[in-house]
Amino acid sequence: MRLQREHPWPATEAEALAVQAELRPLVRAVPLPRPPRLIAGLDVAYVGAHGSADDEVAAAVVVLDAATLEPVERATAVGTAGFPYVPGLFAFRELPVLIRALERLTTAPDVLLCDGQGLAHPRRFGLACHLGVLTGVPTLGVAKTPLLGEWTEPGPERGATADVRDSGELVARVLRTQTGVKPVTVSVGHLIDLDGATELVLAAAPRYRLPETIRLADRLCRDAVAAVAGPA
DNA sequence: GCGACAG
DNA sequence: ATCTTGTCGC
Repeated sequence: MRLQREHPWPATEAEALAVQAELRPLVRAVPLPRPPRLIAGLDVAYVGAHGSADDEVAAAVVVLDAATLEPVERATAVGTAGFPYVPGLFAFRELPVLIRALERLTTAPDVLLCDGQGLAHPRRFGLACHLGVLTGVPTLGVAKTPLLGEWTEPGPERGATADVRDSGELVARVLRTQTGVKPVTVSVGHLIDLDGATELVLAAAPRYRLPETIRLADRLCRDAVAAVAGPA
């Protein structure tokens, strides 16, 4: 798949903030146009985890049949982060290599499940929003740990949720995907609404805490890192 | 000012 | 994110 929008890549934090401010107004939290048939999970693994701009990274995308959760296509890409780890500017680190992996896909996923936040972000423009705007494809964020907001503990059962608010604004939902596990944080990326995003994540996580999309993408990019680091 | 801070 | 052994539980 190809990008809908060109993107000059920032070299400094100030430039990155300007990019976010420019693209932020384009985000649309609206219901999915139709039930998704293909869903994709994306993830990035690091070779040495330093948090610096020259970290080597590997990205993976796995496309699944939404009904069976069976993988139908996968793609990877390796490269350099190109930006230091700064909470709130996380996307500038992972998006370049993720986009290169997406460009190697021959199928067109209906939704992209991102590892991280969407609107649950200090400037309401997390990685999932950013990728949605650049691709024009519906996106949502699934985060293992929250970045901000207040909420009450959801019930103990699978499917229990609680709204996450930041300064009174509804920015995400915590969702318990399995009975007895720590909830994940789900937020809108682009072209989907919070109800739809929550429903989709729950359906994609029938057995484990994280959706199958993320689990498979995680494994794939770790394998890619291993292949780069030590084929021995 | 201090601490916290997606991956 | 990544560095890492054993251990509790289904």
